[in-house]
Parts: sequence; C-alpha cells; structure tokens
Amino acid sequence: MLSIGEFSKICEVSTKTLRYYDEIGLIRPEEISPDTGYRYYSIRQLKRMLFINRLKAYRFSLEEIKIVLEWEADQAEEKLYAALQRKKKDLREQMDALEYALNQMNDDMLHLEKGIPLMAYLDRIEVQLVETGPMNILYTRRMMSGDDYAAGYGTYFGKLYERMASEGLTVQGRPMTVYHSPEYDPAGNDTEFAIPVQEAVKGTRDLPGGLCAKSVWKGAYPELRSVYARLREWVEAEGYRVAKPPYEVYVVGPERAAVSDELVTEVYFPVKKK
Amino acid sequence: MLSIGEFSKICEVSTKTLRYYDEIGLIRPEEISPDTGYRYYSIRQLKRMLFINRLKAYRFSLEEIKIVLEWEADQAEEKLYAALQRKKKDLREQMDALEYALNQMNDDMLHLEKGIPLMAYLDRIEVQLVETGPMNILYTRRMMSGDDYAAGYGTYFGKLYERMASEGLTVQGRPMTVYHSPEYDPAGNDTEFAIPVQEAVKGTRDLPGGLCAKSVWKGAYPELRSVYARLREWVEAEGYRVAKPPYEVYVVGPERAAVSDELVTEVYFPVKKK
DNA sequence: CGTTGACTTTGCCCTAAGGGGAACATGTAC
DNA sequence: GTACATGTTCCCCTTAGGGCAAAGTCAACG
Repeated sequence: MLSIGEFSKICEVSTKTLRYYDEIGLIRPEEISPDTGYRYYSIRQLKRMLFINRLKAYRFSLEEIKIVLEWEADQAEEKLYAALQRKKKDLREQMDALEYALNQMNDDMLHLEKGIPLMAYLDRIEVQLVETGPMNILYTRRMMSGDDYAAGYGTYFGKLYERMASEGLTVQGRPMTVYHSPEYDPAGNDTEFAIPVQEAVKGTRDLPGGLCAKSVWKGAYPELRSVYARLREWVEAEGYRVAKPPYEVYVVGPERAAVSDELVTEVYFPVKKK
Repeated sequence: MLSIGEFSKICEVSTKTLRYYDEIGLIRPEEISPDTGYRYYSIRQLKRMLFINRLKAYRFSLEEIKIVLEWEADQAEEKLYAALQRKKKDLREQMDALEYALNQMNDDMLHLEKGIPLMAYLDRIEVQLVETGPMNILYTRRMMSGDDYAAGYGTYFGKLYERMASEGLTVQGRPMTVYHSPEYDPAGNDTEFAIPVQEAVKGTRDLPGGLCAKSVWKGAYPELRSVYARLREWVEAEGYRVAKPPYEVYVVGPERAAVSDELVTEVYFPVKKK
C-alpha cells in the first residue's frame, strides 16, 4: 500500500488532486484507515490514474472521464471509441478556431505595421440607404445553432436548388438568408434560407421590398458580425429603427470563392424612420 | 444614449457581460443615471466593445485586455504589436498541443480497432535490473521549466558538444540528462545535461555506477512520463527504493530521428534494496 | 521513550468569466 | 392608470483544483 504522497509521485499528480478525485469519486484509495483517515492506494490503481491523465490530455472533463471509467467495467470499448471520435471532432473545431484567430492576428499585425489602427476597418464599412423591390423567394426555415451554419448552408441551399431543378423554377437572384430571431443568439437562431425565383408556386413566399440600410462586405463570414454592429450603429445614429428581419445576400458565396477574401456579402436592414 | 439592452444587441454581448465589464472597469457606460442607476452607453463606445471582442477571440484574458486598452490612450501601437506577437506564440503552442493530442488519439483509436485496450502498452514496458559502470561526464546544470525543454535540449547539448570540440575531448557515449529534482514539477526541474567523455578535465564529474532499474522507450518524449510511472511501480513492487537521481540516455535523439516514433530513450533509476 | 520533522487530515477561501434567478425599481405603450 | 418589458442589486453556481491553517499521525533518530 502506498501513502497519498508516494502514489502522487508515481503518477505525477498532486496530492490535492488525488483528494479531489477521491471526493468526486473518480479514483478512490483502495483502503482508508478507519482510525486516522489516511488514504492508501494500491499500485494496481496506477493504470487507472494514468488513463485519467490521458483522457485529461484529450480535454475530457472530469465528469466525462467518470462516465468513461464506468463503461470500462463492462468492457464497452465501442463506447470509448465513439467518445474518442466525438472528442476528436471537438478538438478539430478548436484547432480550426485557433487557426482562424491566428490568421486574423496576422492580418491585424500587417495593418499595424502599416500604421493602420486595428479597428479602423469599422469606419470603412459604408452604409447606404436603398429602396428594394419585392421578391418572390423559395424558402426553408430552421433553427440553426451557431456551429452548424458551416455545414448547414451548403445542404439547405443545395436542397433548394435541387427542388428548383426538379420543379423547373427560374432563378432570379443570389441565395440569401433571413434572420428572424430578434437578436443574435449563439445557441440558436431562427433562420430562413431562400433563393429568389420567378414562379409563385407552393413553398415560395413574397419578400416585401422597402427602405433598407445596406452594406457590402468583402471577406470571411465571422467578420460579418462587425458589419451588423456597424449597421445597427448607423440605424441608431440616423434616427431609424429596424422594421423587419435583416437579411444577407451571398453575391459571391463559398462555391465561387477560392479564398475567404473573395467572398462578397450584402447585408440589408429593413428600416423605418422613427 | 443607448440603454444596456440596446447596446448589448448592437454589440452582440449579453447585458450580464456588460454589467460585469462595468464592474471590472473594462468598459464603463458613458453615463449612469444618478437617481435610477440605469446604465447608458454611447454609440461611440461600440468600437471599444468590438475591440474587446476581438481580443477575446485571440484568447486574451480580461485582465490582459484591460492593460491593452490602457495603452490605447497613449497610442502605444508597438506595445500592442508585441502583445499580439506574444499571444500568437501562445496560440501556436496550444495548436501544437492540440495536434499532439489528436495524433495520440488516432493511435489509440487504431489500437481499439485491433481490440487492444488503451493502456495495454503500460504492461509492455519492460523493466530490467542492471549494473552500470561509472562514467565521466561533461555537464551543465539548470533549472528547466516544463516548456523550454524542447528548445533547451538542443542548445545545451549543442554548447557541450562545442566545448568538447574546442577542448579536444573524446566522446564516450550518448547524451543524457540527470533529474536532480526529487519529483517531477512542471514549474521547474533541476536538470543536468551531460555527455560522457574520456578526459577528466574541469567541467566534468564522475557519475558513479551501480544497481539500476532500466527501461527502453521507443517513441515520443511526452510518453516518457508513463515510463517513469512504470519504473516507479516496478521499484515499489520489487521492494527497492530510488537511491540516486534518475537519468535518461538519448540512444536515438531528435537529431537522428525523422519522426518521433524512431526516438529511442533509456531511462535509469539507481536503486537500492529496501 | 521522547522528540523532531515530514507527512496527512479536514476546512475554508480563492480563482475566470460570467449564467441563473429572486426581489424590487423603472420606463414605455396602450 | 395599468400592464409588461426592461432595468437594478444581491446571492449562489460553474471547473479543476491551489493555498493556507490548525491539528493529528508516522517514521526515524537519539
């Protein structure tokens, strides 16, 4: 039997951590002296502890690790496999996010080298007041949670184009999305994917025209959040209010852009004078 | 003037967050009604808020962001540039760590597909009891914090080899490190880099031989922690105790291995019977 | 056998960046 | 005037432990 200090040195884990893991039931000492309360670990527990450390390295939370360890009893290796697969997807997404941040940082640093303040691009987002005409759109409406946009856009527009082909509809404009949620919520947004078409058949609706504040953005989609902010700023400053759900038009979408710098997106805020 | 709710919608930040940022002094409402305590933000504060969001995306802590914002007042753009550079290095390291984890996960999943339990490799680490002979080593001893090992190894061994060349010393073995810290501490370890040489000149010392528990590890260095655990386990189980600082010998080091799978490292624990 | 120093116990407070909810006050639209 | 939306403060909760204190225990030394 090993004291907590000896066991902690072997596993390279602090005694504090071992006591905490005992507390939450992740790994319990094989024996606890009834009169002194001293914890004694068996060397056979080393493997479990190292397994915990490995899962920690894979960014499993202690809660998740606990669940995985409970599977271990009934040798459910497929479950572990599936859990690893899920976690792998998580880590990939984190990698992508990190990479995106790194790229953006590089851009920012290039700007700084030229003496351009970081947020100067905000002032260069131009806003125009335009009058739009009504459109007839083929649409599909979903709740979209923040992360499945990337995958979702392709599939939903794909389905709409498919339907247009099979029903022989005539395209009249670039694909667009209408954001019905009153504000942006990363947890989920009521999103309408739409394509302007000529024929007013079932599955289409009228998108009324009217006065709009409009901006054009050339670049990657995450930056669009700034465009939205800029538009709302403009609307506020000019004494308008947002009258209907805002929408985006993908003038040059991912299918036509080799790199994200080539993307072109129009953002419309239907407004009314206050 | 905008109420906290309006401002929060424009910036896409929760009101909770805005109140918190007010509390910690990151961004204060331009005006607070003296009688009601209502917070009112100016649209001119939008840029500051978006800048905060950007720095958050770059994984700056709020504390760091606060400091950066204080620089902004005196237009210290070089400081911002330097901060971005530091943070970029951080993110790179995180990326590398993630990548390492992902690779290891892939290995693990391959094992699982073959029906091999994840931690089975532990049992395959063999431990032998050997008698080593004394060596004369050229050495340099430093406190190494966990992360500068990667960079440090190269430079310190490099300097030792340089000294050997300039003093005409004769190499008698592979490079090695002795770990004088009684236990592994990620914050910093008392580490001795050494190369066995023939001539007992100044800057060399005797590394006494004796009974050792020894394991050979083929693979990447982070996995060595498991080898240490396995050795300590063995020492415990066989009724020995660690008598002197453990050391590693880089039989095939990074300079000779194209991929980390080709690395070969021997780990020695000088032991005495209890 | 006593003492000393190393080790262990529990208990309490602390972290970063807010989220959730309660109780109560205020603003605005009809 | 009355709803109802929005605002305020206050308190507790989250992760994965770290730091410290007071008190109890173990092992070695004389």
